[in-house]
Amino acid sequence: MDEVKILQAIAEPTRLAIVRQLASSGEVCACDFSDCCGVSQPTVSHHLKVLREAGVVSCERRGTWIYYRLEAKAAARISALGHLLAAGAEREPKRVTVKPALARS
Amino acid sequence: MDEVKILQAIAEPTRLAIVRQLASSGEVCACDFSDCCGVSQPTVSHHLKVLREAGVVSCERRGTWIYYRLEAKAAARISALGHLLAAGAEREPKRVTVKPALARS
DNA sequence: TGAGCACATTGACGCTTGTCAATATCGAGG
DNA sequence: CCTCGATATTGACAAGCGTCAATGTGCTCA
Repeated sequence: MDEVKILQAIAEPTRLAIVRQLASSGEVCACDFSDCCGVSQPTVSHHLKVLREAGVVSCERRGTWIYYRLEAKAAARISALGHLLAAGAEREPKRVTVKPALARS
Repeated sequence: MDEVKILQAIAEPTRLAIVRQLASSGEVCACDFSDCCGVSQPTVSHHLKVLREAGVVSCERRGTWIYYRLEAKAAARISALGHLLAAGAEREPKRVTVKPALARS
């Protein structure tokens, strides 16, 4: 829900790797993350929990395995923020702020 | 430069507020952040440093004041990541991973 | 040169975070 | 029921982070 929470969730090397793999595969079994990330199984599980609670990923149990995928809503949030920043970076400065203020004294 | 560094820089309430204000104003004097963020001046200065070192913002001195603006390159990175995630979230699962593996034994 | 403002740096504090070993839970299959 | 493999949880630890008071630096103007 919170935008900062989503960003915090993504702003970590292991978790970003997880999210990237999800983006490219669409769906990934939890057991396949341990290999790609170079951390222990409990650590992967911990990171997946953080991503889940931030609403970045969702999971579905199929037998013994649990499959993760990206949550569209969170992806849309990041995308929107990206647009906002990119637009703001190109903007011609308002230049209102040449400090005409202080004019009081 | 580093993508994670950029995300880490943005993934904090005060710094996200700073970045948002920059996106909407195009250019902001450092002294105008203390008001909007509800933290002390040294704290604002610290956050601006983090954003600077992550390449998210750049600054230019004009007399006594220092003006900050968004760095287009970092904004483009976030935007691209947003696209990537949004595309990955819509993707139809590859379903390659129905665990045909393990087929070894 | 000296006063005053804008901004940065330092040092210290409590809190959060990433990590792993150990252990628990949960489904499937015998 | 019992065992086994896949995930999750717990507990503990070091390291990093956000915050502020105090102090330093750099600029302007008189």
